[in-house]
Amino acid sequence: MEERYDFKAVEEKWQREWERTQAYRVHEDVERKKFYCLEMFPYPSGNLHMGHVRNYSIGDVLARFKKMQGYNVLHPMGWDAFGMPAENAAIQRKTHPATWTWSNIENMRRQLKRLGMDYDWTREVATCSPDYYKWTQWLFLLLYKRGLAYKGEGAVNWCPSCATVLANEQVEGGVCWRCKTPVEKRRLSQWFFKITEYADRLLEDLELLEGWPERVKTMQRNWIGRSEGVEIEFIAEKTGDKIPVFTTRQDTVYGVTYLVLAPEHPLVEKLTAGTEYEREAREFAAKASALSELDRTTALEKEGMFIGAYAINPMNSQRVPLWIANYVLMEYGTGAVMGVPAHDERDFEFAQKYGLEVRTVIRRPDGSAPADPSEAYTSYGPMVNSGPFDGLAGKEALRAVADYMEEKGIGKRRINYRLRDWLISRQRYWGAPIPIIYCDQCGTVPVPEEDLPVTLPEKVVFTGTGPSVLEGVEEFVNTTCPQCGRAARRETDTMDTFVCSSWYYLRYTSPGYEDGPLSVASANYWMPVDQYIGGIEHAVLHLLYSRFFMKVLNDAGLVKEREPFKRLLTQGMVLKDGSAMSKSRGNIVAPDEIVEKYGADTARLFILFASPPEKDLEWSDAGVEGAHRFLNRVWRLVLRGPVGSGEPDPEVRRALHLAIKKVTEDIEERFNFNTAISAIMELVNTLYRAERVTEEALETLVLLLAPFAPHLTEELWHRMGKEGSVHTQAWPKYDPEAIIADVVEVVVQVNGKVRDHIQVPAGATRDDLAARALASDRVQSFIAGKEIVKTVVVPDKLVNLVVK
RNA sequence: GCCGGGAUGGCGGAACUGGCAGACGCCAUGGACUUAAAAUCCAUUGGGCUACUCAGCCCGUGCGGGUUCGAAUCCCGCUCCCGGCACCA
Repeated sequence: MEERYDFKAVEEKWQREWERTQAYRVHEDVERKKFYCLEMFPYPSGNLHMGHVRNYSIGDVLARFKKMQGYNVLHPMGWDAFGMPAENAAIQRKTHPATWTWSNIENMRRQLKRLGMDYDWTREVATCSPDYYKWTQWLFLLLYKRGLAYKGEGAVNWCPSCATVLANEQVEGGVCWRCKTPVEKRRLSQWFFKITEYADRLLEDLELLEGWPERVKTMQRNWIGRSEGVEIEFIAEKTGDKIPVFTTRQDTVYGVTYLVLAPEHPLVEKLTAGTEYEREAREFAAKASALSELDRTTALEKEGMFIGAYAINPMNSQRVPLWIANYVLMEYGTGAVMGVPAHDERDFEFAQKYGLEVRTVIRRPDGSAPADPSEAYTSYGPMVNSGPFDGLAGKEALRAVADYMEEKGIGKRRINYRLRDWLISRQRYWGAPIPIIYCDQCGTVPVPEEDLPVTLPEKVVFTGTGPSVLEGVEEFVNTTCPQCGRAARRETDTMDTFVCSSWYYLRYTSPGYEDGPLSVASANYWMPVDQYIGGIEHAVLHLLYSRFFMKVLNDAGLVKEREPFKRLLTQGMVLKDGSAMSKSRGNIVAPDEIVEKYGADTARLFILFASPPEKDLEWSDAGVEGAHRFLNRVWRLVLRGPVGSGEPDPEVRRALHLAIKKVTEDIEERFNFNTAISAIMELVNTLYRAERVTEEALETLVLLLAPFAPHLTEELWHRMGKEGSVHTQAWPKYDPEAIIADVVEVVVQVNGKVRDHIQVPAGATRDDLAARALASDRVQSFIAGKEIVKTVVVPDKLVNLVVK
């Protein structure tokens, strides 16, 4: 009686064994080439979902593959454990965020172990553990010391549902990235990280990231939004105030017919003071700033008003009216723009609505320069009506005007970024406390390093209403000033969880290190992450913040690398019936259930086989069955043992070595696990059909499959009587001799249409091939009575006869 | 609106440098084994037409053109879908 593959017993057995032998522990070894394989660590929501399984299966295959190739592979796992849901759970279930989080971690760790991931669990980190957030706080202080952390007041994004502020990156289309609630604007004093100081480097170093998807780099480029231009100083007519205006189109400066200030622009108040416009302007500003971010993105109607004042264009001394309008943002550039309706769509729309003059100063390609155009012409062209600059065009015009302005002291070249500083304060309990103390005498005082961590008080009450929970905890708030010793108050805001996740990949390199956030030697050995794998949703958020942190730490001499992630793989979503799996849709397939029913190897194999990693994957129960069937097929094939005797069949040997080549290249160069698996399937089909199957063939099959199905292959390896773990064996190498075929099939075409297939010795000459093609009866029937005008020969592949 | 990515059988997908379109898997159908079923194994499986002995021809990779001996692949022009950004001056 043939023994069936008992996946349950086998998987449990080997998981126990790997744990017992500490099979996946990694140690630094400068003698060996390292490979750092990392998947984005999860938020411990309580249960793994299929997206996690996909993410971690991809990483696991790579890690195991690289290990077999002889690399010293760091493959760690941990928890992005601070965040809102824990507080919501605390309110709803009357539990403590820590209790909830730690029990979730425990469950998810169990689930990961059950999937057979080869993590070195001794390196596990959880960002909510004081051992970890002590160093998050330490890094905050590092940024503070380096002038990169500051408290500033400004209009900030407020999510009323999360009851906290958000960074710009965390507002998506006007709504909170997490809960989708429309975000409001509030003026608050908050902590920021000066990421803008690194804008140029974050942009430039994207060039170093050859292993990143172009799409992600484009998104980061757009987000940083560098634009080159000139800041021109207009002068307020009556008061003489300077009104700097940023433009990228200084070649249109002679076309300025008005100036627009942001409604909140500080000059508005001054210029309208005591005039008939004062009250209306104030009301207009109040209305504009009350707009939520969502309204801002949808309210397209441009509105504005004249504020009764004029400014002088420094280029031509022209007097232009001053307006305020809702489409000018105080946060970008100088909060004031020049109105050039002839050459800017927004200005044109605005000018049409309010009857402002449209003055053409750039000639169109057709040569026309209509006095009253019907639409804005926004491309480049020769300047007209522009005094000494007439005739200059494009880059040359931009340069000449900028030079002139700088020379005359009218304006200066400037580079503007769309990127804003990173707002990191959160009015939440479950986060890393910002290590700052406010003293009436000494002002803002950083907590001394030796006092870290500033730990979260455990005794807290979650009501679900009111301000930050920490504000109400007297024992936490009340402290003494580290400088003067007098009574002082602690900062009660905690840090954005993205701060915690901006450096975790470094902590893994020396997780128990007590003298700093990282051991410099360890970080320098392991960094950068050679392969990072995660969802595209972090294209800007986490991936930009982490790059920023890496650069700060590089400046501080803590790491020698400038970029944290050398290669990035963004995996697609796991869909069910065409849409993302979600609780509300009720189309969730739980990993635990699949593992229970088919085993971890099946789950992993299916998810890798169903689609290339970057594309979305449609879940299919039938597909899972197929993967399961295949594993059983391998089981039976290998246990059957070698077949026949004598010399190995060269065709089988060829198939074997072709499979090694294909699987190796697909994993290593293309991450096409689906085609790698299909190559293994083809090999299995070949071996089933073959009359002679060698021990070598079966052994190689098991090795090739090992990264994908770690439990099954480990069991087979031992049943074959082999020593040691299959996962510590050397990855098979193909023999280039073995894959050379003696005879190849060559396609014969007549006028590009396939008419015959001929068997010819490999390496036949062009003339020989052409002759053999002509010798074919079938081919003859197609060329009979016609003239051969051309013969195209692709050696070992194809002959094409062109006839007339 | 701008920037990216995509469209290939009933389905997921493959085709790496322009060279046999549809590998591999799923589904389906037929056969073998079995008292029967499951499991397993073998075979067929893009569409159409002519043959049904053995095959042969035509069409076919979102649409319309082009380059080429030859195009899923390159170029030009469109349609639709997905993602990102969106008054950024």
